[in-house]
Amino acid sequence: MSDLLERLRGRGWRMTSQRRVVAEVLDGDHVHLTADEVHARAARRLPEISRATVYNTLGELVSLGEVTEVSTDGRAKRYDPNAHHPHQHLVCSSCGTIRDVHPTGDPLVDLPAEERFGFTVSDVEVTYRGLCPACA
Amino acid sequence: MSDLLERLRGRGWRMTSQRRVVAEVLDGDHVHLTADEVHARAARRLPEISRATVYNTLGELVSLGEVTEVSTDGRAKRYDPNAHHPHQHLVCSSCGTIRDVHPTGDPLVDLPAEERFGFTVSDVEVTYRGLCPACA
DNA sequence: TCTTGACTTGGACTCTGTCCATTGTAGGAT
DNA sequence: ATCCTACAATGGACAGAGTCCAAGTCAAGA
Ligand SMILES: [Mn+2]
Ligand SMILES: [Mn+2]
Ligand SMILES: [Zn+2]
Ligand SMILES: [Zn+2]
Repeated sequence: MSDLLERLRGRGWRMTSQRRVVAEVLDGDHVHLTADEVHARAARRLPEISRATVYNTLGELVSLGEVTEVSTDGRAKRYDPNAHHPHQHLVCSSCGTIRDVHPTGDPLVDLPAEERFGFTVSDVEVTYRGLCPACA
Repeated sequence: MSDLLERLRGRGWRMTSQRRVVAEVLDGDHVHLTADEVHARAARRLPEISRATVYNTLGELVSLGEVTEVSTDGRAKRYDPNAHHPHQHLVCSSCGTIRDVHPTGDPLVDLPAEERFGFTVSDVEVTYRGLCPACA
């Protein structure tokens, strides 16, 4: 994730302690934190960081394509730093755990032309649901 | 949709004017209304119906499997009366229009065992995104 | 070091949804 | 036809997630 900070500097971002700590929190595999979770972890390192700044920074990271928004339930959006490795999600219906998964094939080709209603289809999201080992 | 009312009566539902009008609003193809949209349309026929009743009724219809909840954006959930015909969704990224689509194949088989992390996978949702003809 | 526009802050506000005490009524019993 | 009551409807308070804004702060170039 350290090269994320490099890329952001290269894009003309003013580097602040708030942005740095948000970027640091968003590091690792299978990381899908809500904005409030990001805020809580960021606040452990930088106690006075505001919710507004966390929302602003996450929104900017999404616009830059560095982070992906994931809405697997109807609740808070989650922020996924694994944006440069296309993948799908497997969600436990009981505890909410989210894992990154890589299905075979391209789901786009499963949508025939006569089912496209003239749309220009550019993306597809797949969410698998089930029970994780701990909940089963 | 009229047999929906029959099925509900058969399940012991007390038939009220509020439930009737909510069921009537949820009729047709490619219908994906938010709770507030359902409330607005129901209120055209039954002006004093409350938001709480609409939420209660929609929740009951979902529990009974008569209606499906769809969250295509991070905003309000949408309620889909087409619950007895499994399908996926094609969403316009610009105007939010939603169409029902029927991809070929079973997306479940595209998730290999070694990508299941021991989960018991029971369901899969696919959301295609793109631009509708009007927005393109 | 100075300057300035970009960034941060906290709080008010909106939107979506839930909860609950009170009031109303569908539909079976008489 | 009327009564009874358990189930349903109501509206308002409340909660969670997110946006907006005016005022204050500061990163970084001159
Ligand atoms: Mn992910
Ligand atoms: Mn649908
Ligand atoms: Zn689980
Ligand atoms: Zn459109």
